[in-house]
This record gives sequence, C-alpha cells and structure tokens, in this order.
Amino acid sequence: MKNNVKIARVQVNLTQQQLAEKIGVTRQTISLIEKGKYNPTLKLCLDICYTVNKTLDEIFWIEKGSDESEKD
Amino acid sequence: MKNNVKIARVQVNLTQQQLAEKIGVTRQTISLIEKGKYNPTLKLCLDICYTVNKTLDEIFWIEKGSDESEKD
DNA sequence: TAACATTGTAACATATACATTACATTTTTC
DNA sequence: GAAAAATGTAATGTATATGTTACAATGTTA
Repeated sequence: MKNNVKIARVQVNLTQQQLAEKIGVTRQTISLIEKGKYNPTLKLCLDICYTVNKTLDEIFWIEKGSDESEKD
Repeated sequence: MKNNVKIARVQVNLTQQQLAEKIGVTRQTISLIEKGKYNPTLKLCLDICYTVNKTLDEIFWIEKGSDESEKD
C-alpha cells in the first residue's frame, strides 16, 4: 500500500509523533502506514487527510494494478 | 461512515452480488459498507473505486466533522 | 399473487488493524 | 562525535473488518 503520507506530513511540519497525537493513534501506526506495511481503514485515512490538509486522492490514490508492495 | 457506493454501483448496473464477486469479497461486506455500518480498509475502497470507475474522493470523501453515522 | 431476484441482517469464526511496551537504528543539532 | 530527537520494528494483546452460513424482508416481473 504505497501512499504519500510522509511527504504530506513533512509539508505541514509534523513529526510522526505529532501527527499520531493529533489523530489519536500511536506513532507506530503512522510509521507502518508510511512504510506501506498497513492497509489502513478509511476513517484513519480521512483523519490523516484532515490533519495534513490533503484529499484522499492526493494521498492514497494508486492506479489499478500499480501497487508494488508486498501482499503479506 | 457515509459514502456513495450504492449510487456508483447502480450507475454501472451492478448488483451487490456482482460487485462483491468482481472485487472478491462477500455480498454482506458490500451491503454493510453501503449502509455505513463498516469502516472499510483502503484496499477495499480502492477495489470498489476501480470497479465502479470512480475515485476515492468521489465515493468516500466526507468533510471533517460531517459524519453523522454512529461510532460503533 | 406467486415466483424470483435483490437486499438486510443475525450468529459465529478468522484475519488483521491498531494499541502497548520496549529497544534498536537513523537523523539532527550542539 | 556525543547527546537528543526522530524513526524503524519486534512481541504480545485487543478490537474490529471480513468470511461463512442462513434466513427474513423487500423489490421486481410474469
């Protein structure tokens, strides 16, 4: 699950810890999402969007079939 | 978790069953998502988008604080 | 209205998102 | 280059998304 969370987070000058606190999740969850190792829920995706001022399409859209990340 | 899955699904002339089969989930999952009773994962949101030819923003975006649905 | 297709939903099981704690590794700053 | 901050990640536990099966309710069509 590739995404642009890290880019967007850095753009608004937040650490993983700060983003996590604003959203109400743990830093580990943010870390794993940024590394593409989690398949986050819609609600969490939306909360991230609200906090970094982006839309779902800007941060989480990936073209069909272009997800190179592992299936595990 | 309000969304526009039902509208988009009907627009492309698919039943819940047909959409579910194309995506590889059960009909119940589609039903519960349409009724706003599930908080789907990003991967499933994307699969729905691909199948009904819409983007994440078109189907799943909701303005901050405008989610009237129940929490559980 | 009777058959049939579609949708809602309940009970129970399984997989996994996310929390908690802890520590290691990398990056920044002095 | 050492101290601190930021990030990666492992082990274990919990909550919940999703599967399975089954049946009821609603819509559609002859």
